[in-house]
Amino acid sequence: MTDVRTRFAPSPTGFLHVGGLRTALYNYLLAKKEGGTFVLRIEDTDQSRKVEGAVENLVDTLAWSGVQYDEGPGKEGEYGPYIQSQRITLYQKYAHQLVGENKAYYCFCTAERLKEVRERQIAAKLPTAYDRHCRNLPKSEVEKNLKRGEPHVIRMKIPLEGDLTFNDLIRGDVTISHKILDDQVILKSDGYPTYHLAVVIDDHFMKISHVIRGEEWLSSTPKHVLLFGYFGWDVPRFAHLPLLLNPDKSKLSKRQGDVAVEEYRLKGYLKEALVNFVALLGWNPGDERELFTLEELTKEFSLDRVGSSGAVFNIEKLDWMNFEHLRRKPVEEVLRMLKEYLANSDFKEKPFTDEYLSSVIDTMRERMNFVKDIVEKSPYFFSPPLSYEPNALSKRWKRSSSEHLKELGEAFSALNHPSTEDYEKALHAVAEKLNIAPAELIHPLRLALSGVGSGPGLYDILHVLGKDESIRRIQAAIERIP
RNA sequence: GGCGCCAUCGUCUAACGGUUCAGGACGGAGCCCUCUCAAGGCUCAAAUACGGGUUCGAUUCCCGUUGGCGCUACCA
Repeated sequence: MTDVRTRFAPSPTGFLHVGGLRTALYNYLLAKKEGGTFVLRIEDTDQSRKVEGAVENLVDTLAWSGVQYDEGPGKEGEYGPYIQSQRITLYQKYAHQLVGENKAYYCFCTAERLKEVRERQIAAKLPTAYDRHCRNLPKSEVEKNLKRGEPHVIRMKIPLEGDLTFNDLIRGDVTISHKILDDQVILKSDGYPTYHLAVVIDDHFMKISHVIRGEEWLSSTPKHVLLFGYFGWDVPRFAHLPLLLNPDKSKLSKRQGDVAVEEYRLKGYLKEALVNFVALLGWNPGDERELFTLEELTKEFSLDRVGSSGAVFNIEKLDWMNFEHLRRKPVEEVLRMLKEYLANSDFKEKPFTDEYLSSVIDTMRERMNFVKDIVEKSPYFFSPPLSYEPNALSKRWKRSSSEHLKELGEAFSALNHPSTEDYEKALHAVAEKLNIAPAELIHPLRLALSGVGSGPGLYDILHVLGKDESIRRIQAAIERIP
């Protein structure tokens, strides 16, 4: 078998779509699994849709995700350039070659005429397609129009009879009748190719072995197969991926939530979680494992375990995966992310030691879905409470609490470098002395320390905060709470 | 409208004709643990779209219906 070469070929619309990430991932996974090459190619043949900085953004976001390409913009290989707008003459040459071989033809129809034809077809309830007006134009007329500089496109000739079958690795054989195929424009009047021409030429010259792309391309694949045949080139293998859907099952769109990978990145999702999540949208390992690293995916991936029906992008499961990946991260890495978050927060002026922050991370491990939760769910680790949650106060703070806490504070003062166990022992001793249940101390103390009624274990909070700070907060609470 | 693709719990999915009263996960409900909140453990509710075939036997194969989606541009 020849070398596996796959490609991700997005058009630079300004951001990387999560569906695009999955397509890129599957291409990457197959290439890596087979020891092949993964290519990034930019399909920017539509001049009207140019977006400034879109390529850089795409490359950046892809790099963030960890789905690294071997050849592409900035990583020139043997088969570049990898940006289609830099390959225009290639496409033009082959489009004209096809005209010379009578497999394509010049078309001088105006946009107005095309529109008219279409409207007439719609009115007559006929399928809309080009009426092939220019397909058999006399040579003399073509020459005359060309000489006059009439605007024109090049259309491919579709056989008038018969049908075409191609194999899709995910869907099996797909057959379509030539009759319903349009004489597709392959070279536009501005000299740029359409997708259909460019994709065939590039996949051929870049020696792509597997075309893995979204299902929206399934219908136009017969045209591509025809073109490969016209050029006398081998047809690559195709695998058309099921679409990613909105909760209402329509094609995943911006209207119903975030579709840009960048948005998820900004919201604090881990690349590990996002990659793991999209990998499982349409693929599964065949057993009950769900949590994978990119390396593990590379080992396990196989196209024949890719399903064929669309998958709803379910944020709740993504959140769970983020939690799972986050809790598996080494403290040092979470620490790095936490510091980055703090640097942009209200606490940026406060000097926290790595040791302190690491202990906060340890106590918050099971309680955070995102790194930002460490701060948002437990701000009391970063500054003393300024107020006390009213509900918890009325439920947990008794008339005698001030007196009890005073006693506790004194007991804590006597402690020397206390461990979590030391705090626990001291608290139980005080409870016994006062002849009350430990809970009578625990809840008010939690309020005094954190200002809220829920959070990590009390002794952990004490230990993280340290003796001095804990005592300060106890005193502050006694003064402030009646 | 035409053509194509798809169809298992709310969602992601497993079951490659028969160890299946259809398994797992997310989410939901409940219980346990417990100083609270989580985490964890246990339990529960929840699906083969419908109708025909083929077969000793269909979630699985075939046909039809229905539904969803995609394509139907000088956009990709």
